[in-house]
Amino acid sequence: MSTNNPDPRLNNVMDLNTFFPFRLSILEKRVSESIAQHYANRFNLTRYEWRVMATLAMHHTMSAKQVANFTRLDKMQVSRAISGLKSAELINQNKSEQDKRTSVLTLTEQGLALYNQIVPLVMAQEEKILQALSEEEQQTLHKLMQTLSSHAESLINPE
Amino acid sequence: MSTNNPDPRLNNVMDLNTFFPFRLSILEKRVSESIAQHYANRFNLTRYEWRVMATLAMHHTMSAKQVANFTRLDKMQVSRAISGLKSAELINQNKSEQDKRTSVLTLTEQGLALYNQIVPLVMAQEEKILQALSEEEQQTLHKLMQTLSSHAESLINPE
DNA sequence: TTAAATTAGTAACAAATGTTACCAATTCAG
DNA sequence: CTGAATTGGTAACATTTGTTACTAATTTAA
Repeated sequence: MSTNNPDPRLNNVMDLNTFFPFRLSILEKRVSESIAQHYANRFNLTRYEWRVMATLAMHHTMSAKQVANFTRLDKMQVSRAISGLKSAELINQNKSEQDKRTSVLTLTEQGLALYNQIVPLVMAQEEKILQALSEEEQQTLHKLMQTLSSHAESLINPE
Repeated sequence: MSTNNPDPRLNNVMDLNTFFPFRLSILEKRVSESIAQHYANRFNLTRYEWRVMATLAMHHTMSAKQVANFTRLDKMQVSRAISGLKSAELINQNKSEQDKRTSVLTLTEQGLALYNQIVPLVMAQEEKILQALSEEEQQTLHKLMQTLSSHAESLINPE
């Protein structure tokens, strides 16, 4: 499936297959899909719920706002993830004493147990994916992505 | 915003920031957002509509099925993009003579004109993003992504 | 202080997306 | 041939996601 037979009325045709954003989006879709297999259907978690759990494990307690900043999700997405996780009794949400607008989120024992169950699965899958590359290539990729990511950030959000 | 203060009940905490799928998803979001700025609000196109247009420009005529295969969108997403593009009079849809189930899609003159207007904008933005990397680094990145992408594909869809 | 402005979070609505099931056309198997 | 199975495409419904606007709490500044 290549770029044969472009519209004859055109002189300059963009090749989607080599267009960086397109290739990136396909890669991202594949990777996230193959990771999500390990928690989505199996444990009935959405991507965002999983991210929130992983964030709380890393930080022990956090407000919804802090979770949003950390995960780069918008506050409504976080709010929904929280309500899903609460009704599955995977996290607790309490009001902060200091600032009663903000909440204090923590994993429940069940949440923690589930987290411990999922982590090795997704880490193994990550490794499986990255096995296509040598250690050195992985490092290189990491570095290139980092550079690109902060550059792209600054393009969107110039300060 | 680092991995300080993990949940004390845990001994092994996964660091989201270095988790490849997470980093990839953030990069993808930034890149696609910064590209979409150039057609989304400005010309009222969705991402999928834009992809369908770009695909038709590359291939002149195609059925919806072929578009779906090429763009990796599912057939309903394509069907909706088509109906959006038709009502904006950017593409034509006719029944195929050979197989009356399939449709023959082409860009209208207007669609073509819009395509010509958008292409330089998104190409320029792509370049702007990639400027963070040297030519050589871009090549490397391209190659690594390619390797990873086909490997990930084969993990999802083993044959 | 105290009233205007800002903030964290969510409810309620709007829009987009996924899913199921269907129709019409085509192909396949006997 | 002819009826069962498959295919391309979409309508109609269900679910998810984005958006707006609100509440309660806090901060700011006069």
